[in-house]
Amino acid sequence: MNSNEYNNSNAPRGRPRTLNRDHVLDVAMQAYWHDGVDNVSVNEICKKANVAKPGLYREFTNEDGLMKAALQSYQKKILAPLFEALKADAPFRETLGYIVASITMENHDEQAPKGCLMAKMRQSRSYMGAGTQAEISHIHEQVLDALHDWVLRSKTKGEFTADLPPKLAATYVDAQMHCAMLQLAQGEEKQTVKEVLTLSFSVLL
Amino acid sequence: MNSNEYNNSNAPRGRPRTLNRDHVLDVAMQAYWHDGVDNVSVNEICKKANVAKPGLYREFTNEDGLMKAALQSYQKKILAPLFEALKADAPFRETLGYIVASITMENHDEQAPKGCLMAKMRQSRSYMGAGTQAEISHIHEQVLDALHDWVLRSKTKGEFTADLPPKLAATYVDAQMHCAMLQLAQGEEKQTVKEVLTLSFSVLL
DNA sequence: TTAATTACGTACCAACCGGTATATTAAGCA
DNA sequence: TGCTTAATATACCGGTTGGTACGTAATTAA
Repeated sequence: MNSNEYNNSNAPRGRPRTLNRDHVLDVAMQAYWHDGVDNVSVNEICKKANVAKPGLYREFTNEDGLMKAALQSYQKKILAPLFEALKADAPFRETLGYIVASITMENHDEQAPKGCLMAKMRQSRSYMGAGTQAEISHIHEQVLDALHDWVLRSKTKGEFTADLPPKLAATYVDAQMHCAMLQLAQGEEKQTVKEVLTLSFSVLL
Repeated sequence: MNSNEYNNSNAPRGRPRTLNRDHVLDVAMQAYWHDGVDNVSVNEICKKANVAKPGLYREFTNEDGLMKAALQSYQKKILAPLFEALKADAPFRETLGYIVASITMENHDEQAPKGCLMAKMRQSRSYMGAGTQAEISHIHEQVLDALHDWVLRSKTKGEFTADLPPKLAATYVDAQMHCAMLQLAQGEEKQTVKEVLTLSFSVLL
């Protein structure tokens, strides 16, 4: 029996939907990431995703909803490895090295957009919708918390020896990562960004 | 004799202009600085400066010309003290302290926009007109050159002792300044920015 | 078969964008 | 007093924006 040919009572009533939410989110995320949030319109996303505008608005309510969903999608698909690395109990220097490497994209595919969508959105968050702003703040707090935990654990393990308040250390690493990703987005050379980032991290060692 | 009541041969022929170029530039610079370049339209600048659109276009050719001129105005009025400080032969640590203080606006008036127009423009330069892009690159090069010279002079004076290539040191300071100004523009606390910036500069001492 | 329900896409909306055609106004020159 | 020159402001241009009204298509339930 083909499960598509009959319905077990909980089938939806009206016309079945054809809009592929994940596809739209993927297109939106890539567009925002590659072209910059300010330079992508809902119209363009509709064209690229090959969906009609009212369908997109039915799914995401408005532009703010679409942006927020795209950012959440970015966190799940792109930012996840960073959180994993911070949670893993690798040696402090090793994790620090992983951060530098992953930001300067030594292991990323070359066709991925430069920089980081989250960093770009953070930079212009005050001009975005309320939902997107809240999501940006939420993710940022998660990053800061993860960094803080990581520093604390490294300190108890005796791997973090610098005489710094853990909160400042977390803020510092966050700022340097953010800075590096913006430099990359801006077109700076990977090698230069790596040197600057490594130098800035040297105060932690 | 009132010099406004007659003309000494080199007087202009047609209707005398009433458009105040400096006033328009001042309004444009403040608007771009305060609201972000992407969030200010030519129409808005016209309203704020109380000039008609064709007059503005006659003076600045197009939006790109206005932006470029506003950025040049910013350099003259706001960025000049930084260049002066780098040219002056104050002790290295003193100049470094001045940079931190001026970025975190310890001596600026509180009503000035947060962050730095040049930093904001640099961050989104790829989406601006050709003239503005060129001007951004030009000013950026001037900053890097001034930093490079400063580092070289400090090294010969024996005040800069860190084992770093001067070019990397200049790039590093530029990156950290840029980063700090973006953080401020983004709404970060002055105190936090100052701590991060001071920490990042500690590798130079 | 018919009614109810739901998603679909065309075609539209007002507002705003960067930019300009044009008639008018204000000056010097003869 | 015209005539020329040039700066002015109104009113408009085509295009794009975020967002939607509405007629139609596709499904389930009766």
